[in-house]
Amino acid sequence: MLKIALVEFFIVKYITKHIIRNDLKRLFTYRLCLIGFKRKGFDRLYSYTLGEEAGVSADQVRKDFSNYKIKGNKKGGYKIDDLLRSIDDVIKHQDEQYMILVGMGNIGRALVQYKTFKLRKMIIVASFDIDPSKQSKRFGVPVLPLEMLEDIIKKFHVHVAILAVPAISAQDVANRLIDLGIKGILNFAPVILKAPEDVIVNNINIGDELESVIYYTQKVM
Amino acid sequence: MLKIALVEFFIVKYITKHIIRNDLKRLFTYRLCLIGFKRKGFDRLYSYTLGEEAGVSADQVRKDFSNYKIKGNKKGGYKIDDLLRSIDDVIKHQDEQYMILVGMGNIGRALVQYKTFKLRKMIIVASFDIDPSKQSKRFGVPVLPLEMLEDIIKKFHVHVAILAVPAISAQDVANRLIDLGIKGILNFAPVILKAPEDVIVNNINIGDELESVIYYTQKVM
DNA sequence: TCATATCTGTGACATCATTCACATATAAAA
DNA sequence: TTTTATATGTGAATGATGTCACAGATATGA
Repeated sequence: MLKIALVEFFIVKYITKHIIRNDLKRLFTYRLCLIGFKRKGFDRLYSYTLGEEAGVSADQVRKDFSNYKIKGNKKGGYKIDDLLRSIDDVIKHQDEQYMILVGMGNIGRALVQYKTFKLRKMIIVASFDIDPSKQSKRFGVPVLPLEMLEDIIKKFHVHVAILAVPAISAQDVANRLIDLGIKGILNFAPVILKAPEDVIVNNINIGDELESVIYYTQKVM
Repeated sequence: MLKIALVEFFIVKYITKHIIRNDLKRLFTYRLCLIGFKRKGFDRLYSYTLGEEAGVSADQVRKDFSNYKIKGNKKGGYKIDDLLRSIDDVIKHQDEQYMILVGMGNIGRALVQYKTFKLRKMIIVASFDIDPSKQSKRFGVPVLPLEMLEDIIKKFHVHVAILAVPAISAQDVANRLIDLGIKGILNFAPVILKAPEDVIVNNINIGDELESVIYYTQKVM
């Protein structure tokens, strides 16, 4: 007798949509490029310069800015500082962002020490792991038991969590985080998390990303 | 006197296109879900079951399969084993994949020990770092100086590299890898790498992904 | 064995994203 | 100051991606 997976067999808590828009992602890319140009000592650039650097067409750059009501100077290009300010405005970039991290495996430990987070003032206020042996160690931030999630989330008014737990426990931990008021999850566990409408989940599946690369290299050869 | 960034100022080596197709990524997602279902003891499922789990519509699932000429059974749904075999066939999934990793910082060290890679038989044959103090240590794989890149790439016929070096040196290292015959790069450095047409670059910008999440949480509230 | 309910497979349609093309503004040069 | 070359800004056209709807196949149950 075959065992058929019917959707009815599961308690479907939530629906998740793929929500991170490409045009928004491009805004972050532009931002990155602009910071690079600024570091090289430039004050201004043109849409085609930025497009070249960001790997998109000049039309795309201008269209994106048009959609987000970001203005440049006719003929004069864009002032980098103005542009950065406009983008920061659109993406509501704030100076300091507090978050928590759950799961101190390989990925988790790397992320709590990740310098780019520090540079961009993304501050992990605490990390969590069920393994008591990890709790004794310190990795720049305290490693706490999951029982303390509520305390920390409430104390620091955290709305964003990074999830780096094994696949098997990811949905359970996510549910717990959502119950405690977390509204955004960056998920590194190789599962598609389910979450309610008002919670954004961004799934990063490193294994899949690598396999995509492998796929294309095989295609070329 | 303003300094304007003109595209002519740079030696534009290559053009990179954003190439990883969404429908292919979904194939990987389906694969992941199917393995999950199988582990739970199921033999068969329907397009809407898989869609629900993968976070897409049933139509989308069927359309994807249709596009890749993957067949199911009218009314009877899909046999999980058949489906997995078909998908593996499309993505040219091979049992063992050899690759190298450059940059043994936080992310690099995490990735050489990343269990999902091991599970999926993605094997990092060697890692590289300019820092001699890291070369003395062992993290499951040998840490070698960059001078040995050519030896290893030739010896193991490696075509895929994971790049986890600082942003500032990412393009230089990438150029070097490409010169040595690397055809696919999974890049964790927060820059948009330029590469020739026949080299696939998959950029994972963890900072941007996190900032996207933050953006949406602020929008909701 | 036959009837039927229901799930697949895929064109037709709709929506979303990107490119094109040109009117408009203006920085820079004369 | 005037001219001109050139970059922006944005509707319109094109192309890609996802949804709908239904014909056709068949597993299931009577």
